Amino acid sequence: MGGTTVSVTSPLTIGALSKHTGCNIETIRYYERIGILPAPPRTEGGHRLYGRDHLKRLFFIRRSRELGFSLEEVRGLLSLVDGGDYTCAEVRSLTLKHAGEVKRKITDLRKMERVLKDMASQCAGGEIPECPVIDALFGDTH
Amino acid sequence: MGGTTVSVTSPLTIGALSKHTGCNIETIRYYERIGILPAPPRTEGGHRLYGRDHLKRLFFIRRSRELGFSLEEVRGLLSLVDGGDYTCAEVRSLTLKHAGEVKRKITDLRKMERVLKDMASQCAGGEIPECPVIDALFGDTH
DNA sequence: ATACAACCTGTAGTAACTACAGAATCAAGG
DNA sequence: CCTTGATTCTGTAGTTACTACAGGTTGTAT
Repeated sequence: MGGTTVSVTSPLTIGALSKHTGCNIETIRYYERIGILPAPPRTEGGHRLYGRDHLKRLFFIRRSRELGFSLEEVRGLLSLVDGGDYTCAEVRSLTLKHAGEVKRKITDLRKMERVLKDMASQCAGGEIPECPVIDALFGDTH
Repeated sequence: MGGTTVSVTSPLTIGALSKHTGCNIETIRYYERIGILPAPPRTEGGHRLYGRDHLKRLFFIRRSRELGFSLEEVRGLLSLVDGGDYTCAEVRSLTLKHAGEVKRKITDLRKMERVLKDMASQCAGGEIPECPVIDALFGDTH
C-alpha cells in the first residue's frame, strides 16, 4: 500500500503512474484536461510518458484532496509553489490562511482519533460501547 | 465564525440551523433526503423545526466532510454511534480502521502545516521563497 | 390586513470524479 | 515479421455531493 518501489526510474506510463499514486487513470487524464497536472510528452503513437515531477505533483494533489481541500484550493497552493506572479505579501497571507485551516483540521482530527480509540478500547473488553460520541466530538459547546 | 451563541434554545428553523452550522439550507434538505440527517418535526404549515440532536449531528457531518470523509464513511461512523446492529468485533475493527486513516491524515496535515509556516516566515523577510515545496511534502521518498 | 422575509417542493446545474465504448498502440512470444 | 493480448487513446455518459433557481406557501411584524 503506497511507496513500494524505492526509487522510480522515469519515464512512467499512465498505468504505472496510477499504481504509484493510487490515483485512477481516468482521474489523471481529467486532471490534465482541467490543467492542474501538466500534459506530459508522448510516444510516437500518442501514449503519455510521465516523469518524477509529475509523480510528485500528483502525490501532492491526491493527498490534498484526501485532506478535504477543493481542487481550486489545491490549484492555489500549487501556483504558490510554481512561483505564480504573487507579491511577497500575497504569498504570506495565502500561506497563513491555509496554515490556519490546516491547524483547525488537525484539531478536529485529534478529537476524532481520541474518540475512535476510546470506542475501540471499550469494545475490546467485550462490551458494545454506549457512546455519546457526537456530544464529545462536536457538540455545540465545542 | 462558528460557536457564536453560547447555548442554543430549541427549536431551530432551517435558516437558524444553517447559520449555526455553516451548512447551507439546500444541503440540509439534501441530507434529509438521502437519510443521513433525520427528518425533523414540522410546524402546522410544514416548516421544519430542529432540536439540539440535529444540530450536533449536522456539526459532525460537516466536520467529517471537511476532513475528507465521504458521505458513506460518515454514514458508517454515525451508524456506529447510533448503535446499529453491529457485533463488538465489527465495531472494534471499524473504529480502528477509521482511527488509522485519521492518524495518516494528521501526519500529512502536519507536514503541510510545517511547510506553509516555513514559507510564510521566509516570506516575512521580504523575499519570495524559492520553494521545492512539493519535494519536501510528498516526494516519492515519503 | 398587508407586506416581506423565510420556507416549501420540485428540477436543473456544478464540481470532481468514474465508467464505459470502440479504436489504436505497445511488448512479448512464436 | 506477425499475431495476440494487455494498455492506452479519445469521447461521452453516469455518479456523488452538493448548489442554485423557479414559482408558490407560510410566518411575522407593522
